[in-house]
Amino acid sequence: MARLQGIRERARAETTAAIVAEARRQLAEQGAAGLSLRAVSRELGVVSSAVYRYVASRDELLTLLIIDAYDDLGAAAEQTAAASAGRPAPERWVAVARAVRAWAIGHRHEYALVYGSPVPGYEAPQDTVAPAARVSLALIGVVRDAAASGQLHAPPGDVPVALVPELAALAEQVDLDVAPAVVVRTLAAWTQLFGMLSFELFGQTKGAIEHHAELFDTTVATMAVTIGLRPA
Amino acid sequence: MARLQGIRERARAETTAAIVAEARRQLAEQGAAGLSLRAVSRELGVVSSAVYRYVASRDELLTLLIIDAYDDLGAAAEQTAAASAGRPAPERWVAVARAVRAWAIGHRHEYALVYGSPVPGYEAPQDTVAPAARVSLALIGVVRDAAASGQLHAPPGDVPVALVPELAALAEQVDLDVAPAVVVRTLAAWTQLFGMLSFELFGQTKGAIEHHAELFDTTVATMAVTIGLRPA
DNA sequence: TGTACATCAGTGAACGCGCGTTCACTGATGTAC
DNA sequence: TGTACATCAGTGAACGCGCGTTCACTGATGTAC
Repeated sequence: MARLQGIRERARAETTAAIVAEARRQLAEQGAAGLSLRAVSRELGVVSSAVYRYVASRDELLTLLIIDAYDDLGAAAEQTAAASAGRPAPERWVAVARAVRAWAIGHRHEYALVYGSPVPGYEAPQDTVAPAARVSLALIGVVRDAAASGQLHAPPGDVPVALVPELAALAEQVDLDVAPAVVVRTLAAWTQLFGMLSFELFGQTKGAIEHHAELFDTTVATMAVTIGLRPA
Repeated sequence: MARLQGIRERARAETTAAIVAEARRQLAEQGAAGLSLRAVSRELGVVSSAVYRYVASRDELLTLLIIDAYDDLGAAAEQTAAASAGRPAPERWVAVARAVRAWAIGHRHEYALVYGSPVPGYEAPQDTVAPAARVSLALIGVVRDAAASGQLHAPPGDVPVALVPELAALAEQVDLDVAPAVVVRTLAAWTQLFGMLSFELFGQTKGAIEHHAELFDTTVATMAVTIGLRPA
């Protein structure tokens, strides 16, 4: 009964996992555009229509991959943040940023899938929102901890009044109790981080920059200063 | 003779232009993935093979569009830089950044084409390099002018030694005679700018940020300060 | 415990779609004498 | 200036490809009595 049902359910879960795993492999190899249900089924040694027992459509499979990617990246960032707890704030910021970069470089196509141009005709469902937020929350956590331990020194900021309510709402939403100027700078650092990675990974710096790692480190350290992170 | 040859040549140029124009229209509507030679020929009221008289392949058409996009954006940035010549450096920086944003918003798919995830299987040829550099050079020009007019105050910077030669080479390449720390920060501002735009245009800030324009302006102004731009 | 029945994973064929690219051709347009 | 020839734009048919998705089916596996 429960056990036997369990068997079927487990088989089902395993097959679904195999499908997603194969899809991820193809994504990693050829990018999102090259991902097809037929190719997945082919590789799994199964007729193409069989896949539809497990996945409603190509878009649903894409969604699963997107969630996977966000979760994977989010976990990496969270781990680094946790592992560096207690260390000086700027150091932690750099560490988490590095973890993000390491993940991005190791998962170029996954990175492109979630941070590149949107897949045409695909609308990301709500299920992706929470996983997507994980990296950002890990970064924000570093700022929050810094504020709590006196390692945050708000810069002399003049934020336009029009922005203040929105920034306050945003800060509250992520449980961050800092000056609006710090919120702006954290946002700036956030976009900065991913801007660098996109340029590096999408080839925009080709021919111009060689030592990406070093440049990344310095830039990210500068951003920490700009946010106002300073060791106690 | 020359005139008559000219007639044929002109017809040729016009048809080619019509093809590119129609391709651009389709790009703007559905993005790069939705661009097909067949659709272009259909819209032009011509049999699909006819297009091959003017364009060698789909990839070549893509290249033309990429060059067009870079040139269009580059021209917008250059114009703004030129129009603001003589004004205070931070103001100019913001003005050019705004021009870039305005272009990006008005040309979302073109933006995605050149700054989004690379088109799989497509390798950008050398012809795109120079047009691609135009925006960057316009931004750098503002920094150069600032340096020349005493509006650049290099921040107390500690750039890793390993980076110095590369930064020096890079600066020389774009005829920028400033401290390594300024180069780093200019690069940072550059990636920052496009990072913000990508996040805004690719929907990464959906639900989190409403007042994009205001946030953009403040952030970009902050970046100007970080670079070291200050009115004389 | 053994059997009749229900569930469900996987099959195979098909529909309808659109794409990039090639090739031999026709007929108009420009060219050279 | 008028005519024979060359150039070249556009045609139409075809090749070969792969895709997403549907549907009626078979046969194995689990389930309830």
